[in-house]
Amino acid sequence: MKGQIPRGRARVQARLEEVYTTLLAHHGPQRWWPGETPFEVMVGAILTQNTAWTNVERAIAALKEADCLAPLALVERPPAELALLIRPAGYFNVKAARLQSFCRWLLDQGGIPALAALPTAALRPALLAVKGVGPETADDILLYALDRPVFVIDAYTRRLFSRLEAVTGEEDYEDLRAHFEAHLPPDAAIYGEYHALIVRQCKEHCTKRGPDCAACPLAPSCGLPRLG
DNA sequence: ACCCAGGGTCATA
DNA sequence: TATGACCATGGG
Repeated sequence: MKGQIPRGRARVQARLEEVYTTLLAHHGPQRWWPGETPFEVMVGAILTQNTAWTNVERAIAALKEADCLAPLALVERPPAELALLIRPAGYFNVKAARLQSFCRWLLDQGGIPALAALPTAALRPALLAVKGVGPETADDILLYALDRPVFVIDAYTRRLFSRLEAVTGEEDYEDLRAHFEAHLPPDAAIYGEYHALIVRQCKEHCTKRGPDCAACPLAPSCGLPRLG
C-alpha cells in the first residue's frame, strides 16, 4: 500500500470536500446560474453549448427585447427570425431549432410547474430525449432551473480533477457524475456552487492555453508540478 | 492568423 | 464503442 493514492470512500469524500472548501474560501460564493427566472436558465443552458457566456448574454438580451423569452413566443417565432435574434450565441440555426424543440416539449409537459412535480429519475431521461439536450445541458437545467441535486460534468470539471489526479478525465459522462454524486451530500445548493467554482477556478488558473499556478489556491495539493 | 469557449448530433467503421 | 465532421459567433 505504500505509495498508493488512497482510494477509500472516506478519503475521496474528504478530498472532494477539501477542494470545494478551498475554492469557496478563495473565490467566494459564485451564486450561479446567471438568469432571472428558471426558464431563462433553461434557455441559457442551451445557448451556452460550446459558447462563451458573454455571447449568450447578448442573445438573451435580444430575446427579451423581442418579447421572445417565453415558451410560447419561442415556438411561434419563425425559425429564421429566431436564428437572427440569437445570432451572437453562434450555431444560431442549430440552436434555434434546439430552443424550439425544447419549448415544444416543455409546453407539452405542461410547463415548469408540471416538471416540478416529477421525480428526477423520470425527468432526466425525458430531458435527454429532447433533440439538442445532451447530458450537460440536461443537468444544468435540472440543477440550476429545477433545484435538483445533480452534479454537472463539463470540460472544466474534467480538466481540473484530472490535474488534481482525482480522475483521468477520459471517463464516461455518467461515470463521472455518479462518482461525484456518490461522494458528496445530495445538496443542490452545494452542487451549484461547486460547479460554478470549478468554472471560475479553471478560467483563472487551469486554462487550456497554459496553467497559471502562481496564485492558484490548489497549487499546494495539485498532483502535477507547478507551472507558470 | 490561430485558439478557445459553461456541447450535441449524425454518419461512418 | 469510438472517432470525425459539422455547426458559427466573438474575444484573446
